[in-house]
Amino acid sequence: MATSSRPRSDARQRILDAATQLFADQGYDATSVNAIAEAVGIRAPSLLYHFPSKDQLRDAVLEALLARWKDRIPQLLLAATTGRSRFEGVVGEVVAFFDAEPRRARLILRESLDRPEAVQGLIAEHLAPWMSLLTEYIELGKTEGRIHPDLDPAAYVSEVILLIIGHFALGGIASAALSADLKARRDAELLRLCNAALYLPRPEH
Amino acid sequence: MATSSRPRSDARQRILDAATQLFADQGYDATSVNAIAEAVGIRAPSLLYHFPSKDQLRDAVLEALLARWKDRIPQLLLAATTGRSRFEGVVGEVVAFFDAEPRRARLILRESLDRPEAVQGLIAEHLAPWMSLLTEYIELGKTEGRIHPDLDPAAYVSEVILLIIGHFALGGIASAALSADLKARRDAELLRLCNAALYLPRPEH
DNA sequence: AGAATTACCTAACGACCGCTAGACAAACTC
DNA sequence: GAGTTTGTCTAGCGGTCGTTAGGTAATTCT
Repeated sequence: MATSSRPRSDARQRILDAATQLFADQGYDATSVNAIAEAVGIRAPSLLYHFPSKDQLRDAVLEALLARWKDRIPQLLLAATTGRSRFEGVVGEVVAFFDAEPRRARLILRESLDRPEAVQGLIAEHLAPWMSLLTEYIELGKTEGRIHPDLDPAAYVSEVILLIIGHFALGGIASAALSADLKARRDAELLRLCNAALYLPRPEH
Repeated sequence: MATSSRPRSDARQRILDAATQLFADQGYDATSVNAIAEAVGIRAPSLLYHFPSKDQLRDAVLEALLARWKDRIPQLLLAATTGRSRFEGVVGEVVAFFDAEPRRARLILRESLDRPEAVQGLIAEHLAPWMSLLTEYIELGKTEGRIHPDLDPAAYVSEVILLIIGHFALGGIASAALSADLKARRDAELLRLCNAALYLPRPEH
């Protein structure tokens, strides 16, 4: 039969994917283990063979989502040469990450509301290191006069991340208020806003 | 004994208050009717005497939260004389609204994730009118050269609202990344960011 | 004073929840 | 080829959920 013959448990990954989708769309409490199992094509007890409990599945989903950045960002920071391209590279990558799959933004938002401590812990583990790299670069830019002198780097970074996540998580709602070209206009304004609040106007060029 | 003797159903309001708190803190699905009733000091079936179902209680909670703005904002726009104070008055009021009770921001965020259509509808009903007033003022400021020429007013307003809600809903998480003075620094940076992205640098003064 | 209304109660129903126990088949190991 | 491991299944347990039915005081209306 079409049962266990996959390359060493791809079931686990399929469960993670389905759970990510459902948790993001409906929330943890509104999603039953049964619903996730059904999406994968198995029964609920079979799912619980791969993950000992619904709560630990939740942990695994969140962990898997944030773990991507642990490697990606440092790699991105090293690749960029100039400070400006360094910062814009990271912002672009973050934007692309959520733009490609807005459910990621919704999941993070939901988890941040449901269990702030857990999210906080994972942020400290995965994201804090390169966030301080970013603030250091911003601090440097301030001394060079390229950046608004009264800007608070750490606070700015956290606000921008918050804005990006909200932008993609709730894009549908905000777009409804606009008349046309909804998404493109909002995307452009997001980037413009972040840049205008960061850099001083170019002297000329 | 101390049963029905209140000034014509203050129970309804107490239920709304308790539900607002619990929905904001734990989410709709994680909050049982029983828990809300307990917070009010009655039994679950008694609660359902005032609201025909848990779902309609949810509607009432969201409606009550957004309805405040229907009257408040126009009044605010009329009170302010200059364009700049008009805009800053509204932003200040929105900030104060969520700062006074961050649960409001969390509730709106949760509802926006759970049922975007419902939120969208209420925004269209309660907020859209004065949001277009704001964009008109911004458009005017652009022709006068006070505002970034490449700014998209409607998109800017929606991004700023998103940012403010996220700021207060998830303030605790973001603050943990900062070292000290957490809240004050983030609050200041929020306002600076919004202003710097809106107004062109003052010519001098 | 009697009737109607309001606001609460207890009891309980059916549905669903997360999870466990235990059986069974396919696949690997030796 | 026997034994072990892996991954699935069915059956079911204890608990909670939202909601209904029906009863009962206190208040208000006539």
